[in-house]
Amino acid sequence: MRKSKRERQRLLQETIRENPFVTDEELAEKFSVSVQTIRLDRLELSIPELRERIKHVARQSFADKVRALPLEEVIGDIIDIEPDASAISIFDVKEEHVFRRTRIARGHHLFAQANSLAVAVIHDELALTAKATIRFVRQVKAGERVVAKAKVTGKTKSGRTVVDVNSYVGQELVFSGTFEMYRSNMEKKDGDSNEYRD
Amino acid sequence: MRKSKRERQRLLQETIRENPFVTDEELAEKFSVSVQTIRLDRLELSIPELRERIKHVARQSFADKVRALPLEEVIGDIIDIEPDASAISIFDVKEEHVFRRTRIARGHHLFAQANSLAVAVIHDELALTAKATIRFVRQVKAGERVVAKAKVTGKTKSGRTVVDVNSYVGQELVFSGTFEMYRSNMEKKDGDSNEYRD
DNA sequence: TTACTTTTAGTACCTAGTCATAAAATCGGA
DNA sequence: TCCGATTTTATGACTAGGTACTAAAAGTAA
Repeated sequence: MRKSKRERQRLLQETIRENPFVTDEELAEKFSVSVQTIRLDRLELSIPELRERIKHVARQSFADKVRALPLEEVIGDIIDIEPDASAISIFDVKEEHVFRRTRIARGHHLFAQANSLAVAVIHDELALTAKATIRFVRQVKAGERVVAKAKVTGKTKSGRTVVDVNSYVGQELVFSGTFEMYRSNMEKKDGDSNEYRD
Repeated sequence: MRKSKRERQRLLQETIRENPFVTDEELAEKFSVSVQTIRLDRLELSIPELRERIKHVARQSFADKVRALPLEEVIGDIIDIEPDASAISIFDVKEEHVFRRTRIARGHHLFAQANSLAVAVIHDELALTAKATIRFVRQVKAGERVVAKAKVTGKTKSGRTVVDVNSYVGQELVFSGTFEMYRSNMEKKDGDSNEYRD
């Protein structure tokens, strides 16, 4: 059955959002209307043509790619970094990061921000978290901006680097953690458990 | 001065690699040759036309984005649960969960699996992680299946529930953590057959 | 000059559209 | 059921950024 205009336009938006590479012709076939109708729909919904959509997606990703490679894998945006000393990142808590019912941020996102910052601050080819002690000091809600501050504080006797990370919303401490990081270029060679290299 | 054919084609490749959004016309102007010459060059160098280049960039980034979205939600599948006692979940480590270079799983995914299992095992309206001590025992690689086992081990004097989570690949322990969970209804033991907190 | 490479020009055709106009089909209400 | 409005479809002219092909002009080396 052919849907109503409203319903078709709703589905059209959804379809294009899911697959921006779809042509008007394909959409026309999908909704059993003429190509002209699809074009009228796009006009009414202010959806740009295929090529413009593709260009937009490409431009975005190209801009992203220009960002430094190691920083790309960090959760949150690094705004300051002094290798092997300190680093700061910000992470905006959005709806997708919180429990639906309570709107409180899920712990692993705060952990991910802190952990990836601890990885980033270490100026080495390979950095992995060996151990961590973390404390969720207060709940973070959607809409809040979390500023994580990492500081390299020392080394364990086994040669691991210790990084302290404190995360704040405004002046308020919301998360704190101590990370023991394993790194590849340790001056002291220790018979650590099975490390994996490729 | 107009460069030799060889030199022009070398620069052409470089230019397009740096900016795939450049048209033949712009290139012709840049190298002071005709558009036809540029097209001949692309033909000889097997460089696709502008639209194909853009499409390629867009397709790549789109695939990445589709993979990145569920990354935020996937924290393992619960395969067994005994409320307020124990729970088991599995998590398949895929390419999107690992560091590209080393193919070692990023710590926050293992944490997320364990943490969300600790949340799930607590049979209450609200469960939040207050504190956690975790240990990454051995590195997990892409393709491996991580089985997390949570066990409620007791309570702190402040009334928090303590959950121990151990994660395995096969028989081998890869992650272990102790989670101190805050919960809303601490004394109440209602038979509320609630939904899973996502 | 001849022979060859390189460059330029021009044509027809393509896709996936744009914009504008007009006709046909469908729908809701009295 | 007819009327007017909305919605859909058709048509034509035009666009960018090409492909594919043919042909001629310009440059170069012997």
